Amino acid sequence: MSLDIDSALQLRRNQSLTSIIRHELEQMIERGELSAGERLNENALAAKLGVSRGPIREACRGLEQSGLVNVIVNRGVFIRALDGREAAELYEIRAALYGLAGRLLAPIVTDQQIAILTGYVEEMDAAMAAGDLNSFYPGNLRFHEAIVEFGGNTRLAAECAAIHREMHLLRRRTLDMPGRMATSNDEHRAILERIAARDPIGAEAALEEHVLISRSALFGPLGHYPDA
Amino acid sequence: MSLDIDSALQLRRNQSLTSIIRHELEQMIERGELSAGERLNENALAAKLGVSRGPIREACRGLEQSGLVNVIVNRGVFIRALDGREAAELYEIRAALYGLAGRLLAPIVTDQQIAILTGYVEEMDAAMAAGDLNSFYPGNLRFHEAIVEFGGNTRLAAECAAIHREMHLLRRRTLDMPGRMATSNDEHRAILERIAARDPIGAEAALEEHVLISRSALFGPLGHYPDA
DNA sequence: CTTTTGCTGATTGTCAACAGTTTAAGATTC
DNA sequence: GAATCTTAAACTGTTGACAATCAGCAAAAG
Repeated sequence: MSLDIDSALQLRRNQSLTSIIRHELEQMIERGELSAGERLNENALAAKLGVSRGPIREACRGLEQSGLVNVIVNRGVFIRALDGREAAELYEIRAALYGLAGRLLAPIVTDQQIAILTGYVEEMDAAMAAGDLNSFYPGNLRFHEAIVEFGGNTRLAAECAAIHREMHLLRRRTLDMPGRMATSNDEHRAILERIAARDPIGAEAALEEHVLISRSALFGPLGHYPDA
Repeated sequence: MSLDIDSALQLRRNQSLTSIIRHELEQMIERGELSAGERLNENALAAKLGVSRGPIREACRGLEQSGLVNVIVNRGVFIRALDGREAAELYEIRAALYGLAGRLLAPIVTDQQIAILTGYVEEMDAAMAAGDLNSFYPGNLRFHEAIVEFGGNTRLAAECAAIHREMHLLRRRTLDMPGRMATSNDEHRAILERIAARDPIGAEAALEEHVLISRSALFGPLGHYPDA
């Protein structure tokens, strides 16, 4: 019984209102409840969450630094809108980071980790066969998360997660296109195969290519920036 | 005359106390006036800067998100200390990002940009000949900054700058070792040569190697983590 | 009719005060 | 003398209030 109390206290102990609110706002952005360009009203948010404006302002300063919102002095904080150029830039960085993750993982991957990754790919196969995008997406997410985590560079994992969060500022999602599911999972299989072969260079190349193909699916084959 | 007024207004227009304080704290960390592990006293800082605690707390939440400080609930904000593992992780990421920058720049570099980069290398040569570390360091900084900026990915440039700021949390600096200056500039010359040859792969490799050699100079030839 | 000027309400920036927690020093016990 | 308990000072978390700024609209000037 005291477990609940303890865990609640533990939660309260290293989470201030600020961090709770920041996390809540991050999730609202991830779920698309806050759309790009929208303005956050401090008073309204404070009233809605039952807190004062102080913690909300602090949370917004954190979000600003992680690129999720834009703060304009005396005008407020706005959910950041990624234009085509910024999105393309982010994809380039993401490709390099995932490539690094694959290169790090390949030499040290364990058989158990390979099994886990294989499981994710098979999950995605099943989702694909059922045409179920809603269960494909989380599998896809966990597959990529696992690769960067197994790679052992915890900071890299955090950085990839941050970029992933920022990607939600894009309205169109690559995977929204049903046709992309099949080819995407083919690429996953290729990535997995190179990792299982303990081939750092091959894994790096496969992951970079995978991300850049995603970008192409969004921007067209040239990876060109739609709006300057 | 109105130029001064305009620029002053412009300054005041997009700089709140929070952003000014954050910038000031970043610079204090960069200059080493705040050393790793040290605690920031909100009251003392507020008194010293002549503001209230609100803007200071907001600035600290920004610094927290960019990894420069560590916030512990009810205990305060502490200048973050990079242990060996975290530093090594950061070097790995940095190597990948600079490699990307070089790969991006090589195909599009202009003759004028090559001239600028050459100028930096020659500046560093002069500083080296004079044994003047204090003028070698800024040249080194500008050389790397220029490469990521000329590469055209502004977000990548911002990310590299953020990582560079975070590196100042390390006490020992690679370039502190005088013997490293000469070899370091040899590497710069190799990087420049590959960029001038419009060779993306070569430039990427040269930049990655340069960063990883810096890491070795810090951690020993194996790039191994001194403290777990 | 268009442009400018002057309000009004809403919203943000900043501050000072209060409540709860941590820290550290002093008192007490063994 | 060492360890533990007590207590007060210091500090952080949070709040509500005040000042400054901005957006929108109506009235006046051209």
